[in-house]
Amino acid sequence: MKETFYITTPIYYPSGRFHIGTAYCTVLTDSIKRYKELKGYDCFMLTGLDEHGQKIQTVAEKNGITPKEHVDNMAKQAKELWNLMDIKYDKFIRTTDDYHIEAVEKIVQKFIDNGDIYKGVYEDWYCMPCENYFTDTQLIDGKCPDCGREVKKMKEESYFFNMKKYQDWLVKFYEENPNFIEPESRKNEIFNNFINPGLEDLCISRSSFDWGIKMPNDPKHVLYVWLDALTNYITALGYMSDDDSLFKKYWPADLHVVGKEIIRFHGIYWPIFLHALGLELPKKIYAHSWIVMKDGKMSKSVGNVIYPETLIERYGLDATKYYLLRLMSFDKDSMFTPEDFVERYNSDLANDLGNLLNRTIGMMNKYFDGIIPTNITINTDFDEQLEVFIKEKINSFERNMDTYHVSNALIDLWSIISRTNKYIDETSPWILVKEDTEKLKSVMFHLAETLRKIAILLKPFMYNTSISILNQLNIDEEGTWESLLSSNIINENTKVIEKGEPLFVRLDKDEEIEYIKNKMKNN
RNA sequence: CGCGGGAUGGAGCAGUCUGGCAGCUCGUUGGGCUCAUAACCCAAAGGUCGCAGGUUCAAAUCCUGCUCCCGCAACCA
Repeated sequence: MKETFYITTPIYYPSGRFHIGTAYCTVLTDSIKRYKELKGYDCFMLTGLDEHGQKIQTVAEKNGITPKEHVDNMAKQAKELWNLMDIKYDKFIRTTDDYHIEAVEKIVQKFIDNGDIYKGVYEDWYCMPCENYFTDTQLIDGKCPDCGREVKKMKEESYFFNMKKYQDWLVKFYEENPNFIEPESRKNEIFNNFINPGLEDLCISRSSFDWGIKMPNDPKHVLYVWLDALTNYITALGYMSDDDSLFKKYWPADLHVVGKEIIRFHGIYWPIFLHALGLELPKKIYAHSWIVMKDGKMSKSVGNVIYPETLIERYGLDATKYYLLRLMSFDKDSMFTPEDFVERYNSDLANDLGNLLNRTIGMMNKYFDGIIPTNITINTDFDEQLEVFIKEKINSFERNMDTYHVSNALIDLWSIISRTNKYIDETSPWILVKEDTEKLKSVMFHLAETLRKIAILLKPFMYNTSISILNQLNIDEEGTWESLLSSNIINENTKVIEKGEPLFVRLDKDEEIEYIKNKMKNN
């Protein structure tokens, strides 16, 4: 039986249009899943929406529709976007789904039965226009940190989850699992700010709005965000339902990919909820950082927001995905600029990768009527060095992917592409054609073979490009990790396409930078 | 003294955990090649690795202090 790999995105909060950061998070998750599939795992990827809460209710009212109508629209938008981006999710959960609501009610009941939940009073500074509570420390000069207006001390009867009870257990858990959260800095952050000073109990209900799951036996309260949202990772698999076969098969999750802004909830409340339910904990939580702009955070008023559709429509899905995955560092915010996007497109995709395929196809046709030589009689030093280099880089690629350093893995992959371009220059096939046909055969075989490997390595990130490379070479390839390590996959008399089709057409730099900038301003 | 992070050639980054010649991409300059998408390959210029001290045979990396920038600060995801 295959080993399983369960990976999740956060459930996104659909209060507005999905931006490039959301797209990045989903693409990252999807790529890791596809990599694991390549390695032969039985994978399950979950994504979805967190559809309850006051903000949804407010936005819906503003648009003159019901909250349900609003989230239906947003769910449709999300699915369209993931479809456009060819995201291979296995399940799309909505927290308004019946099975989720039922399971959450049971979970809450279980907590109540366990004595984990009690009724208390939530009191803090409240900003009326923002409809939001703030703590003392959040206030700026005693005013609302969001809008700068006056805040009032407000009280609300609420239910609380007894986090304090689990403090010691949580600390011990982290001692035993120091790599539970990555990057480490994020763990330090929640320890220093929340765990070490002592956990406070979590307010889990509100009575000031009603768009949410009702508290059992006290329906004027609705569950507030986290208990509803975090549990999606298990309710999606059928936990607490009649059919929990998926849950039995895939839980515990191997990886929760989340944004750094919600690591606190995944690093503290989620483990405690699971522990309180007597369930196993996920293996790892990876908190990715943010895409930022030259002038700081993305913001509509500054006019620096970029949406994934803008890039995909004009430059294609694979280019967009490559850019995002290559751009983002493992643990730091990374900066999006139109200049960087266009330069990377031209140099990495058009010049290095696209041109490598194109020149190979060209030579194959010119020198061997398009037939990839397979009866190789010699292996030169150049051939040998290339092989060794590629083997090393594949190892490094694997190490990076296994630790979810996707950007670094792409750097490894591109170093193979560069090295192969260099290999063409050092072997000079245009001279060999006049002097040494046997060596030429070896070179052309190595080029086809290397491109085959490149195509397999690209598959998790740039599926269409991967397929296009194999199609143009006319190589029949199932694209598994095993075939990557083999070197006798190419059949005799394989004939490549007669006229290569550019994978990526070079962009006019100034024109495209201008185009992207305009799109950003006019969003 | 709230917390975490960052500061590395013109730009963007890796390297810091585990000390050992400062590396990558882009850009610039010069050269090569002609299979290819005016692409590719080679070479050069360019950095006292934020500042000041300390440990060490040896510090971008470890320790101390400081400066500037970013983010977080428990109920807005």
